[in-house]
Order: sequence, then C-alpha cells, then structure tokens
Amino acid sequence: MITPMPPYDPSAFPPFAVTVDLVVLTVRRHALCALAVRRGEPPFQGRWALPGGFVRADEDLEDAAARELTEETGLQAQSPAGSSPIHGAHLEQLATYGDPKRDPRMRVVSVAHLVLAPDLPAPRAGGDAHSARWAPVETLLEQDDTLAREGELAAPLAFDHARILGDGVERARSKIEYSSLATAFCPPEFTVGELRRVYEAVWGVALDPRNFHRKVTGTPGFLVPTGGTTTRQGGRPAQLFRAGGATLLNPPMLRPEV
Amino acid sequence: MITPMPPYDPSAFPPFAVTVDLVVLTVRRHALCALAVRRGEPPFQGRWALPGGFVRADEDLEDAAARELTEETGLQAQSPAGSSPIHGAHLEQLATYGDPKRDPRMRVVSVAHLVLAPDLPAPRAGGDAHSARWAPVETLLEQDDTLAREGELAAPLAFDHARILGDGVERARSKIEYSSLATAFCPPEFTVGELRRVYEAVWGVALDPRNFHRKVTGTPGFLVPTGGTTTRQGGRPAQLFRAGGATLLNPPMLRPEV
DNA sequence: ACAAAAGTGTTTAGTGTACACCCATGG
DNA sequence: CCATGGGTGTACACTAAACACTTTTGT
Repeated sequence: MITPMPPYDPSAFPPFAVTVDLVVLTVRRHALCALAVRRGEPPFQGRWALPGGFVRADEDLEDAAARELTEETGLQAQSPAGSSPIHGAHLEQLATYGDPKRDPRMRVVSVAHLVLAPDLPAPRAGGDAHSARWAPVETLLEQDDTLAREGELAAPLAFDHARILGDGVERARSKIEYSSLATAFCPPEFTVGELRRVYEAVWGVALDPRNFHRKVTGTPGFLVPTGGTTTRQGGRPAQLFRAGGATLLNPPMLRPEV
Repeated sequence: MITPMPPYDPSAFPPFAVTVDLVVLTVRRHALCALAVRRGEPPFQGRWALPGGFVRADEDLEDAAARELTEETGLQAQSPAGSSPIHGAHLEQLATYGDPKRDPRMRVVSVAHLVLAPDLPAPRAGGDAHSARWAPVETLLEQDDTLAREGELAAPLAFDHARILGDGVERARSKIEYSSLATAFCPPEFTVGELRRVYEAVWGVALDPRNFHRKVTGTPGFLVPTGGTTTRQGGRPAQLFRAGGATLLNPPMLRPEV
C-alpha cells in the first residue's frame, strides 16, 4: 500500500551522522592544488583524505564548513551573504554523499563544500603542517588508477574522497566559465596576467594573452583598476585590479575545445 | 587548540534525521508546475509541502529519492547511470538544507532532489489525488509575499520548501540552457514546437519559432527524427523526434536578455 | 478561402579567434 | 640591446537575431 505523505514519526527515524567535507582548491606554481590531510586513525589510517568533521548539534551546514575551514587553514570563509572584513575564501555547498557503505563503521552522510582560496604560504599558516599539505589534483586523483606507485601519496584518497574531489574540480572548472569566481584564486590585487594563469591552471590549457586581456577588461563590472602597477611578473609593468561587483560573466569565458 | 583532523569518535556524534525532498517539475498548459502534497499532521498541518520522506537505514540518497518519486507519482526515475526500460523522469541531486531550526521538532537534514517529468494525467495516476496536486510554480512561490490571499493555496509552503522549490526552478532554468534536459519534459516522441513551448514555459519568454527550429535541428546529437509526423498541434504536420544521445548543448541555447 | 503551425532563406550585427605589431621594464 | 611580459589593432569566420516567404494541414 502506498502512502502519499508517509507518517512522519520523529521518534522513529534511522540515526545518521552528518559531516562536512571540504574540497579546498588553490593555484600554486601554475597547478591546481587541493588541501589534503593525513588520517591518524583507522579506517584508512595513514592515508590522505579531505579535511572535514562532524556537524555540531546546533550548527548550520555552512557554518560547520566555515569552522572546519578556519581550523584547517586559518582562512575566513566569504559566503555570498557574509561580508568578512578580511580577504576571505569563496565557500559554497558542493553535493552530498550518502552511500550506506561509504564509511565502514556507521551510516555517515557527508555534505561536501567547495572552497576556492588564493595561494597560501602553507596549510594552517604555521600549524600542523606535517599532517596537512597542498597537492596537485592530478596527483591526488590519478592514484585511483590500478597502478600503485611509491611515495607518500601512493595510496588513493580515503573513503569516497576521490570522487568528491573530482566533483569539486569539475564544478570549479565549469563555474569559472560563466562567473567571476576565478578572482577567488587571486590575492586582493592582481594583474590580468595573473588572472589568466589561474584560468590556464584550472583548465590545463593555454590561452591567448591578448584576447584574454580584451575579454576580461571589456566585461563591465568584472575588474576594477586600482591605479597601481606591478612588475612582479617581469616585463612591462602591469595594471593592478580588484574583483568588481559582477558575479556572472555574460558572455561567458570560453574554454578551448577539448 | 586546533586539531587538523578532529578525533573521529563514531559513538559520540550528534544524531540527525536525514530526509529527501523532491522538486518535481513538469510543464502543463504552457506553465511550469511543481508537485505539492498537503500535510496531514502538524507541524504545518493542512499546508502544502514538497513530497519527501525519511531515508531508510540502508538506502542510498538517490534510491530514497527514486522511491519517494515512485510512491508519489508512479514515475520511474531515469538516473544518469540507470537505464530503465520504460520512459522515466530525470532525477538529480539538488542541494542539502540543514538549518538547525528548519524543522521545529528535531534536527532534520534534507537532501533535496530535482525531478523533471513529462506532463502526467494526474498525480499518483489515480491514487490519492486529493492530497497531491500540480500547481504553477509562481502560485506556490508568490505565497511568500506578505500579501496573504484566499483560496486553498493561500498559505506559503511548509518548512523551507519555498526556498528549495525556488532553487530547483532556478537550476532547471539554467540547466536547459546548456544541456538537452528540456527533452525530459517531453513525451518519448515530440515535435520541435512542443520542445519550444517547454523552453517558453520554463523561461517565461517567447522564442522565435524559426530560429529555434534551426538551432535545435542543427545541433548534432540533440534530436533524432523518428520519421513520423503529427498534427496534434494543428497546422502543417510536424516531424516527430526523440531525444538524441547528446547531453550537453554547445553552443548553448541562449535565454533572451532579462 | 482562410487560419494556423511548420519549415527555409537572407540580411545584418555582433563576437570569438588568430596574429601582426607596439610598449615599458629589467638585466 | 635584448628578453619578457603587457597591451592594441585588424582581418576573418562564425553565430544569433530579425523577418520575408513558402509549405501543409484542418475547418
């Protein structure tokens, strides 16, 4: 017999644990990197995993993600609604993973979040760097291939974190096409060339510097010049920009054909 | 003191209830409609809500959503991986809502899913139609305005379901731009005009029939002609098509400027 | 004959792409 | 002076938008 609105008995629900996992992405040395932490206990002891933790009893999901982010990196989240005074990282919900067997011990539903951050000196800014590191996403993902190799990253990521990381990378790759999110990878002031290198690292392609320059400077609200210049990249001094108010890019930045 | 990987104590986690809620969209009489059910018990007794229910102890999230969908509508879900023999509805995860106060009784985290279905004769195909109905999304959403009005839909949706519905509608509106998902609103065989009316209903705009025709028939893999024709829309007989294998539209269908 | 919806052709404006070329600095 | 990256100009291909026009049915 089918019940359109099933009886809603709050005292007889299956118990779940709810966690947040973080896909924290940045661009370092012209490569897209993700934050990984080493697990100190079973299961998957010694393996690398995405940072994360339990959602507290009276905590919103996004608050839990922001708290874990601060604990791991010292970064403040910059949610759409929030307006942190300090330069923060972009934080958004990614997807939720609830396979009954994803954690061998118990039923855990994980709400994954995506964080885009500018390049940081080191994880946790001087904290427990021994158990947290940036690694290129290909390094973290290619471990899923059958070829096991030597080195400290030889094993695939714990749990279903390779899938979560892959989904997060895919989201970032597509989202910088039609939004101004790529600026979240840059410091507060940046040049057009630095922004272009972000696109090149995230997409893994080479872009024409001249057309890119015309495109981003010609999109109203994307970039606002600060008046300053820099020569930190060598060559002719480049104008410095801040991210403008526009969040959507129309027309979008086109990713070269695969 | 800060712990990079917090102690993971599976026996001491806050208990959560996990539910799935469904945003089931269809196009009826040239309007985008969503499935709503009437609540039979407190809280929000008598108010309209999105269909949904608890995730079972050993059930994956997507399986739970597909089960609820079948219970409410008789539809089979057509997940990306699955390959149901009968014509099914598109099902994908939408987002997860976990505000600690979203359910007044207990901590409930709801994983919302989005379903796109062809027009159906009636909810539950002859079942409990008295407690389930299709309603235009504007009707369901405009209730959130302060102006309360008479009629059976006078009250806003229960819980945070108005926000969930709004997010689902927004996802559908943007996703038919760059994917072939609009065909999920159509029966197995359909005409170009019927597909165009789907776009017009979802976006709430008028499209040029001639340019639309050229666009969709000129995109390889989007539509495959079945050879048949129909005059069910009046006028000159129109070719019938099935959805092709392509899932991404490149270049995308452009939504007229707002 | 007329209305209605399906299709096709053509013109125009705008955008992406490729690439020649110049600019301003450090070494 | 040369290498390096920043920035502008321009020609060409492609696309979308607007709309005149023809086709094929039902009434």
